[in-house]
Amino acid sequence: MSTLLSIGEFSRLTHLSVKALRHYDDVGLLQPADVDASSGYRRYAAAQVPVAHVIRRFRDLDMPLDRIRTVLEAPDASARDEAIISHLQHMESILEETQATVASLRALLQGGEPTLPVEYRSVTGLRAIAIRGTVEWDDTHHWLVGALTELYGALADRPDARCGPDAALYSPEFFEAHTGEVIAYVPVMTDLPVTGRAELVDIPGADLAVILHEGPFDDLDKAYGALGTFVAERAIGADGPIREHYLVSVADDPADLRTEVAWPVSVARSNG
Amino acid sequence: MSTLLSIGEFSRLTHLSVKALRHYDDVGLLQPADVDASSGYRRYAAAQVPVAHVIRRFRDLDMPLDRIRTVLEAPDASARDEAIISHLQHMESILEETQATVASLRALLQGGEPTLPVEYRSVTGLRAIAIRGTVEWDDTHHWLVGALTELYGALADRPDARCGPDAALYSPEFFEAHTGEVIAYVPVMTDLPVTGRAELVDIPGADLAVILHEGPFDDLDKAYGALGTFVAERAIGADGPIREHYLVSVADDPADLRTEVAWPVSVARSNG
DNA sequence: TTGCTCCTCACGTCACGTGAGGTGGC
DNA sequence: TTGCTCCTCACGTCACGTGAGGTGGC
Repeated sequence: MSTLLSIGEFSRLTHLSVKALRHYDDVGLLQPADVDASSGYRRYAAAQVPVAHVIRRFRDLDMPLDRIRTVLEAPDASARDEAIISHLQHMESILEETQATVASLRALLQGGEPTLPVEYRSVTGLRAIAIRGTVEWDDTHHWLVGALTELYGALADRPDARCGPDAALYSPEFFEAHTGEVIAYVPVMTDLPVTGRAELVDIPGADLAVILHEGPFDDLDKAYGALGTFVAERAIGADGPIREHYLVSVADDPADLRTEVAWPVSVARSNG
Repeated sequence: MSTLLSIGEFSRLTHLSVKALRHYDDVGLLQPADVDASSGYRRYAAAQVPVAHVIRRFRDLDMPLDRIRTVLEAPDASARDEAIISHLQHMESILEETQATVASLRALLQGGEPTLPVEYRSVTGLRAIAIRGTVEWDDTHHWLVGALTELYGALADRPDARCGPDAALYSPEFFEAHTGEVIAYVPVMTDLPVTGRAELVDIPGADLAVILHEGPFDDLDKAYGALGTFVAERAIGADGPIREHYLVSVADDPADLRTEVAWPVSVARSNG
């Protein structure tokens, strides 16, 4: 003999709007305990109030409805907790990024940031162990950490094989469509046995214009702006992917990162 | 003789997608320095790169495009700074709310929270100074602080006139549509001169079921759930707005708040 | 000349909000 | 019986993303 509540009453008890409640019914996130067959009136059980409260908090945290449903449908408490903890960690990283963005914005608006120096560099072809993939913009850091970690596995037996810093190639589509091919690689002196996603590749030689960026990746656009403007003003741009060299591991504290951005250019050899 | 960049180049220098850049052109947020009359090709000036970087950061902070345009079009630096600072303060309050929500979610999921006691109370009609308005859900706290502050002004000359805590009435539509009538009021012993939005009103007497909520307003839904369930189970609900009594000023630290939620009920007088 | 870049519609996405127009319950 | 609550479409919003189908520049 559970107490049934109209949608309006349930709205007042849960602080969810009537429109939101109907939407949650439509998508199967929170279905009323009973629906009158003839009138279509929704009737909610008083016992559904706590679930609604949880949904409201997840929405306040911007969790998508699909993921909330997954969390609520988790078969056991541990699976549910895992999903929740994973989202909370996500939120915490968002908070950190927000604070970094605010600081970066202030710096930009105050102006007076020195222009970073650009260096020309000719690099020869390289042999490397690599993982390639089609990567979504917002997922890049996560993907990169995963790919490089997997490559470290192939290097575990041969620590001396490495002959350069972690690096990656980024296709034009990656920047222009915010999804595109990325190749994470570690240069090696000699071929190694590889498993999983790893493969052996040749990284072609190139003439590059290079700039060094220190700090978090969110600010990398500053380096790209300075470097790309430099290249465009001199009309020396050449085809080919943009390279990034991670002089400090991408898994380190963002504030400590040191990243080279390398832009393919065509320059007379005599200038190099 | 400024350097002009194609939309693809500009995308790589700014880390904004081509689709986003076209959208910003369409809505007039960031228009290319030049558009080819015959082909429609967009050409961006290298000097537009810093503006694009600023836009990207504001978008990372979820600032709406309209507001970004307002900020960028601000006639003088001080107006611009004011708009920026106001948004940064908004962001900071969002951060605080997020952390509070995470804590509240954890508490909800761990369960075991004691049910708050419900008290019956019969109140007589009151005279009050009040401000009424149609309020949007997300704007409620801001509106309430503003309205009560304005009412304090009318009380400034007659500090003894007050005869009860700050309070407000909330219409059903306010909960169900997340926008609706709210009346903020302060009970007074005698009529006072009022100006601006303030007016003198009669708050009718009523039989109420009352619950005390301690802590931030984001958690008020817990009190509403407990109180509304109590009322529904006994089928004693009556028409009329829901009242909140602010025993601690709404402008205080959220953690210190003490708020009574009062639900209109119909009970035999003999039960009171 | 090829193909790569760029173009403009038109429609989709997500989580609802906004009416319109109509029926049911106390 | 009134009017208040609830119902279901259908479409709008915001900031783009996703193709389709087609043209222009090196």
